[in-house]
Formats: sequence, C-alpha cells, structure tokens
Amino acid sequence: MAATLSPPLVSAPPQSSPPTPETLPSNNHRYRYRYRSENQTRYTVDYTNPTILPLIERCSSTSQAKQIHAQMLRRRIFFDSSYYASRLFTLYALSDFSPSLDYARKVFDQMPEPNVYSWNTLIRAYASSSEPLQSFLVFLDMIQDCPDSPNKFTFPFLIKAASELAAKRVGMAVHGMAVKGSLDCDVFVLNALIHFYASCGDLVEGCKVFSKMPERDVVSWNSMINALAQEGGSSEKVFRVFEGMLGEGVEPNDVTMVGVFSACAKIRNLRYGRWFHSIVVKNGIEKSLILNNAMLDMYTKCECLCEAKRVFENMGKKDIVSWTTMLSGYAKMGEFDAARIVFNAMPRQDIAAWNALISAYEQNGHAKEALALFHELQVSKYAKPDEITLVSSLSACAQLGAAESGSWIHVYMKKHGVKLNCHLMTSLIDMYAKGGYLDKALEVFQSAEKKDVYVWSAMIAAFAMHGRGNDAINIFKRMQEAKIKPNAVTFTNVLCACSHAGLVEEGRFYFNQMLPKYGVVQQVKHYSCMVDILGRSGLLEEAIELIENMPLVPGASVWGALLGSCRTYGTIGQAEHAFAHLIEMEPRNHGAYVLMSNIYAKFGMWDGVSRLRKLMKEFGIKKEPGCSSIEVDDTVHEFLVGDNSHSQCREIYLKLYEIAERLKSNGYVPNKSQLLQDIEEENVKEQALYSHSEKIAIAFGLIKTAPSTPLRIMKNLRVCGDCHTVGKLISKLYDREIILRDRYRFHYFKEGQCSCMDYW
DNA sequence: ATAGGGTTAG
Repeated sequence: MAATLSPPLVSAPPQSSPPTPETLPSNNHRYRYRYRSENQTRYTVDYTNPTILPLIERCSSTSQAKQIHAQMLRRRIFFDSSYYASRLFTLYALSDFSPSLDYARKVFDQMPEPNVYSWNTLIRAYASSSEPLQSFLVFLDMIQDCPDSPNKFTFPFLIKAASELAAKRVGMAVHGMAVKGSLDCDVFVLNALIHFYASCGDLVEGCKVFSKMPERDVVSWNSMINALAQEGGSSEKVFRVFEGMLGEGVEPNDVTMVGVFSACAKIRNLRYGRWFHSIVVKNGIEKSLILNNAMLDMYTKCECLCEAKRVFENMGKKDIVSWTTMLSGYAKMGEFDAARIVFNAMPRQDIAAWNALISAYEQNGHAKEALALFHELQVSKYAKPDEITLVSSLSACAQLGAAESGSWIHVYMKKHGVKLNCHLMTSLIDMYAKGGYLDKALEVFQSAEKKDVYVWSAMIAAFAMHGRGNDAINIFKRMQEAKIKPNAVTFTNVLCACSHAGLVEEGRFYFNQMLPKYGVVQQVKHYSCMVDILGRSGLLEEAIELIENMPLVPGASVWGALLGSCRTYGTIGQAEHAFAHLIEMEPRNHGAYVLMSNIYAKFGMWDGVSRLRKLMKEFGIKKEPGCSSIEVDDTVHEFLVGDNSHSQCREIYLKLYEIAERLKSNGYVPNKSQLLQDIEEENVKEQALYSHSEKIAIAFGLIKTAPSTPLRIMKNLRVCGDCHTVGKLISKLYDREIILRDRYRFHYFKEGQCSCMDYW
C-alpha cells in the first residue's frame, strides 16, 4: 500500500506541492487566526474520510507524510478537521522519520485550532527533545489558546520535562496543578512524579508519592527501584523493594531487572546477582539488549569474567555498550591482553572504548601505558578525546609527575576550546601540583570561575603535599567564605596539610570541629591523619589514646601511621604492638616489614631484624624496589635502585662518582643507618647509597639539562635520610633547585636547605 | 475517535 503513494494516488495540482518550513509562516500563533478569517467558506468534509486515515496509519517516510500533507491542505482537511490534522501532526512530531521537531512545530503553528491531543503531543515531543524547556512554553500557550483544560495526558509529559531539566520547584508547581485538577490519582501522573522527584535527588518525596499510591503497577515499582538504584548506597533498599514487589504479586519485567542488576553491580554483590539471573530465566523475562548489558555489567563489576563472557557470547544483539562493558571488565581486572583483543574486535572504537582502556591503565598504576594510548588516540581519525579522556590522561601525568606532558594536554585543551569543568579543573590542579609546579596549580585554581568542593579540596591537597600548611588552611577558610561545604575529602587534605607542616594545634582543632561544626563524620582515614599529626610531633601517648577511644575499627592506615612515628619517638614495645595489628590486617604489607626492621635496627636489635627477614622470605614478601623518574624532553625516564639498564648508564655512574667525590671533599659522610635492614657487608652498604634511584635520577638530570634548570624527580617510596642530605648538598654545590616528590610529599632542595625543614 | 510512564557503560 505504501508503494501506491508514489506517484500520489490523488493527482495533486502543481501548486499544492508539500510545504517546507521556509514557506510556512513563522512560529507565531496569530497566523492561526488569520487563516480562519481568510477562509470563511467551510467545505463540507466527510469526517469518516475513508482514504486519509489508512494512509496516515501506513505512512513510513517523510516524503509520504508530505504527500498526505499536501492532499490535506489542498482538500482543506488540514484546516477543517482538527482530528485529522492532529493525526498528521503526530507523524511529524513523534515518528522516527520525522524531519525535525522544528518542522513539526511549524506544522503545529499552521493548525487553526489544535485540539488537546495535539497540544499534548507537542509538549511530549519537546519533553524528550534537547529543549525540554519548550514544553513549558507550549504549556503556557495551551492554557492561553486551548479551550480545553490540560488533562491526565498533559501532566506526565510536563513532569517528564521537569525531570529532564531537574527543575525541582517547577515540577512541584506542576504537581500542585495536577492535585488541583484531581489528576493526582492517575497512575501515570504518579509514576512520573516518582521519577521526577528522584531525578531531582529528593528520594524522600519520591517514596512519599510511591507509598501513598492507591494502586501500583509494574512501572511504579520500576520507578522506585531505579530511583534507589541510581542513588549511591541504596542497594540494600533496592533489594527490599524488589522483594516487596514480588510479595505483592507484581511480575517483574526486563526494566525491573535492569534496576536490580545495576544495584548489584554498584555494591559488587554477586550472590544477589546470581539470584536475579535465575529469576530472569525462571520467569522467562525477555532478555532485551539493555537487560543483557546490565547483567554483563553486574558480572564484570563482580569480577566474574567467565560468567560475563557467557552472557556476552549468548547475546543475540550487541551494541557498543555491550562491547565497552566487556572491554572494561577485562581492563579493570588488569587483563590487558584480553582487553585489547576485545578492543580490536569491536565494530567501531568510539571514545568510550578508548576511555575504558586508558582509565584502566591509569587506575592500575600503568600510567605510562595510559599516556601512550592517549597519544595513539590523537592520531586516530575515528575518535576524539573528550573530557573523560582528558581527566584520565591528566591523572596519568599526575601519577608520573610528568608535568611537561600534562601541560601539553593543557595546551591541547585551550587550542581545542575545551571548556574547563570542575572535573578537569581538579585534574589540572592535581597534575601541576604532583608535577612540582605549585604556582601553575594555583594559577589554574585562580582562573576558575566556578569551583566545587573538589576543586577547593584539590588546591588544599596541593599546598599540603608541598608542605605549605598555612596556605592550605587559608584556602580552607576562603572556601567557607565562598559558602562551599567541605566534605570528607576536604578534611583529609586539611589534616594532611597539618601533618606535613607540623601544625599540631590546628590539626586537633579541625579534627574536633568536623562533626559538630561541619557535620562530616570522621572516617578511618581522618583518624590515621590525626595519629600521624600527633605521632610525628612526639605525642605518642595521645595518639595511642586516640586509637583506643575511636568509635571505628582502627584500619591498617591507623596502625601504619603509629608505626611510622614509632621509628622516631616510640618504644620498641609500642612499635611491636602497632606492627602486630598492622600485619594482622595486611599480612602482605611489605612497607610494614621494612619499617619494623628499621626500628629494630635503630635499637640495635639484630635478632629482630633477622627474624623479620626470615618471615618475609617465608611468606615471599618482597621489598618494593625504589624507583625514581625524571621527565626530560617530554619523555619520562625511570630508574630502579641500582639500575644499569639505561642507555647512558656509563655517563650516569661517572657523574655519580664525581658527585660523591665532590660531596665528600665538602665534608659529607654517608649515612648508612637506614640501610641496615637488608644489607650486611659494609662496602655493599656504601655502594647501595650511591645506587639509590633518586640519586641516579638526579645525576641523569644534571647531565641532560642546562645549568641551573630545576630538576623534578619523582620517587615511589619515601626518601631516605641519606638521599635527603645529598639532595640538600647537591642543590648548593651544583647550584640547582631539586624538587623531589616522594611517596608522601614534596621536598624542595635549594641552596643547601629543604622546604620540609627536615620534618618529614 | 488518536495517546502516556520506568532502563544499561565511561
């Protein structure tokens, strides 16, 4: 039948060619009335028109629609029957072959008297368009021009528009109008309201609507389940609501199951996940594409890749989400070979696929691979970096301390006109700070127009890691002036700043104010910061008291902080106590063994040292090798302790030798105390001192960069006492600033001094 | 005389 439309079944005269938006009057409803006044003569129209309706019903393309449209204009049906006009208009507004919503709008504006149905349809079309605000403008016109009142169909669309806009007050007003129009018993209206309140973040109100409903259908339950599933930390509630649904005998459908799987995925609950999977099978629920994807997501998040692979392979239809989910499943597990195979097998590699790989590399500590991929992406023609790519890549630079590469990305952003959102701002600040460019971090921070709590917190962290405690606290104060509410992250950074700068009073002050003044509950990490602050300044008793009285289970980080301060101030008993707790929680924490053995060595308890060493060997625990890196000419050079694999190894060691001689002739005596734990022969110790990775990196930097260029070195472990002394001396004797980032903070060596004032 | 709502990744 559709084929008979072309050529037109009614031979249309040439002047009645289909209208185009250009030839139509503009979007102004005054035209509607003009049409009427110009056409006083009414034609008799057969409202049971036998030809038009079947044509509209079978219409499946724009050109067919336009032919029907032309006929209706010519035969005046369009003007004389608001019913037929509305049927035609729906084709333009909602069908998937609609040329555009603008076009539909122009057709709408031609209708002399659009009926309620047409008004609703237009509101509906805008609600799910890119301009949901238009729904409300149309609604105002409707109240003005439409003789009939808005009905039960109008409200769900309006509420949907309010959800899209996350316009809470507007939606509440619509809710009020629905109540006034006695439409608040319509299940569609109420379901829309649940969804609306949830999308504005007001689950309480959503629950209220839900619980007051006289009757609930499957969509009501789904709206509730999905609202809770999207809210963080409500997974348990999702399961309870689901059980409530089964209890009331409502059959779950595929949308229900998407919600519950997403809740499982969020909290990685495989047990529930498998149970839901069995329900899908038992109830014969249609395994729609989205449902399959949600199951896939659940299994990958629960690290159950075999199961995920089975789902994936049994899927009839796969889309890009399916592929990306599978890909990031492998990547997050560190199975990068498998991830790459999926990546290459995908029908097309969109930016999400690249992001999945890049961020997995970055999150698993393979920052170099992440950056390499980012560079590969830039030469690819098929995908363009987006904000997520940039955030991951900047984080990779931050990890590496590769500020040169990072600032290159910053330039790229400026060149491509990427607008700085808060995520990007935070990443940039973090990258510059961790790369040793505190001033650049501050520059970005100051240029920010809008700063959210993370941007502020990142700047506090930046000052903290550079040992600038008071500046960090100042930022914290300014943040409050700007009326930004600090969160748990903010306080971690503030306390960390106090710890690095030895600000005991301030630390105590802010720690105690967290809950009463700011309503932020102290977490284990805040306690460990506090223990660190107290312990570092020798207040060990107070630190221990704090641990004993804390309302949470002291985590490994708390005991680690205590053990750390025992090295300087503690008794052997306190240290052993902390160590015992620490390895009970983290038996494979190599740092703990090294620290404890350092403490034994300090007390000259060599039997303790060898006992620990035996233990480590027995459990196969290896000391993490020291590794330092330096960025020269956009390339990150990495050196392991005692490394001799670099192509310029010979020059480096000659330089090291030269440095040693020069330092010694200036009165330097190597400090070997921190090596006692793992090397016994005296001469080897001295050699080891010269082979520490940060020294190798410094030597390399001295060779490869112009005189008086600052050197920026990144180290994976804490800097040892000897390297710290050497750093200070080199800064003076070679007239070089050395900016050394260790595991915890920065050291600025300049003219023989270090910014940490030897407090670290 | 026509009709509507809820969903997956990064």
